[in-house]
Amino acid sequence: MNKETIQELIDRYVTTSFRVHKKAEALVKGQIGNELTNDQHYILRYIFHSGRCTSTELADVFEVNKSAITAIINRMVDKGLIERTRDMADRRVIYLTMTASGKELFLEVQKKIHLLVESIITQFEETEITVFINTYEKLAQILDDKKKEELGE
Amino acid sequence: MNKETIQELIDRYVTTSFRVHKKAEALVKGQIGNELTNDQHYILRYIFHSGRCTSTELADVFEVNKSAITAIINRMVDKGLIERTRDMADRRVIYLTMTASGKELFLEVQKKIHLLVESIITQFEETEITVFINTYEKLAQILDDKKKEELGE
DNA sequence: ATGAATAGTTAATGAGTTTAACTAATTTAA
DNA sequence: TTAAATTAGTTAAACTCATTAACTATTCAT
Repeated sequence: MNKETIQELIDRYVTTSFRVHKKAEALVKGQIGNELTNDQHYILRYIFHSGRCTSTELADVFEVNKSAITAIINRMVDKGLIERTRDMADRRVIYLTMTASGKELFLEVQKKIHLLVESIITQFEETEITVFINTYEKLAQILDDKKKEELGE
Repeated sequence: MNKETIQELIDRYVTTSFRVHKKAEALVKGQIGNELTNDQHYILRYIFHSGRCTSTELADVFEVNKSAITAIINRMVDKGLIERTRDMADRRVIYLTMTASGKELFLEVQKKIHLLVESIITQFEETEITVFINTYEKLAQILDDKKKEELGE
């Protein structure tokens, strides 16, 4: 790739990822904003898929300090969405799980988000969206590696 | 597209966009975190490309209320990065422009971010990244339309 | 058994957000 | 042409999320 092409691609990427992210988060918020913040939704989503998790794990996935997670989880425990349970084998560890009402709320919210995303991705040809997501996943993997490499230095 | 394919694509998209965004923002922050927040960087970037702008315009682009912009701009004016100047024709309007030191800082930061993004996108074939960004831009346009359509209702 | 490492919390501080009420200026329409 | 509505921006209070640094409690390692 020549230098100008690269510069142009960088600018288009930075501009577009900003545009997409802002609009997408705003649309999601429009769907779920009264019940959950976007971060809280992603935390429920993570726990839903993993069954249970720890603060350290969330801090790692969300790229923030553990104390930021403590604060978010406190709010969600106060709202009755999440429960903390100590590991009996290693008493330093606290598992986070969804309560029944947490799961119920998540499923509601999930439905709304799926409808939203569906109304968008069905505007593409299946091939185009598949190719897009494949590259997107490759990008996610490269960023993961980049992060690891940075820590290694 | 059949229902299962759609469901799978939605899940992959939601998961991947979350992963990419978190990692990317963390990497950018690692480059510029001591000088600017990510939002402040994007505001400088926007003004750099537009020459000057207003709070209302930024609120629209950033998908937040005008008072959120006021707060950010106040901090940046305090840091000497941005200046406010009243429009003489319509005295309600206040233009936001970069100071010399704002521009200097932006260019520094811009350089770091370009190196970062370059190190990532050069790991793809030119065709793949071009196709990807084309679809990404199409997605941005669809989200814009979606937003307008929502306001129209 | 003690010193280091790990998991999580607390407290202080700062950035960004929303809502609602406000000022000031401009546009509109009766 | 003036009164009402709209537009641009700010202020204040309250909330969420973030960071750093210091802390508790537990487990691991030698």
